[in-house]
Amino acid sequence: MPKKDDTNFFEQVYAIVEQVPKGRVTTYGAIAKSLGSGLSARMVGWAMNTCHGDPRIPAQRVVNRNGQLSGKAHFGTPTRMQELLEKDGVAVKNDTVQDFAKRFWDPAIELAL
DNA sequence: TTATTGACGGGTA
DNA sequence: GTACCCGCCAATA
Repeated sequence: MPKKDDTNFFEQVYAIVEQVPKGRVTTYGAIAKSLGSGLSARMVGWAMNTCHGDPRIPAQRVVNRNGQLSGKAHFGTPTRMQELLEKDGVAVKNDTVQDFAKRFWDPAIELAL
């Protein structure tokens, strides 16, 4: 039998990112922390990097702790990520999410409710 | 096999 | 606010 696996970790990340409500954003660290294993945010970034082929993943809603669109360069165009966020109702300026603290959506809390 | 890189985070100076 | 360092795990060369 083929090893399905697919790094269960990545699926965990995808599951959370898909659950991010529109108009909200989360951070790599928050996702890693919600996985609760002391995973490194880098792995979350790696998971997103492998997300190519899964257009269902709203990666634009995932930013770093700085609220910066760190992964915008991985979209089709360097402005694609900002466009998507603004379309979701998230104000973005200078590749940075405005009111990030208010837009912040913590899976470790929201999913726990 | 080892070394380097990577969509990061947190702490310290 | 800015700069620098360490940690963390996986993939690639």
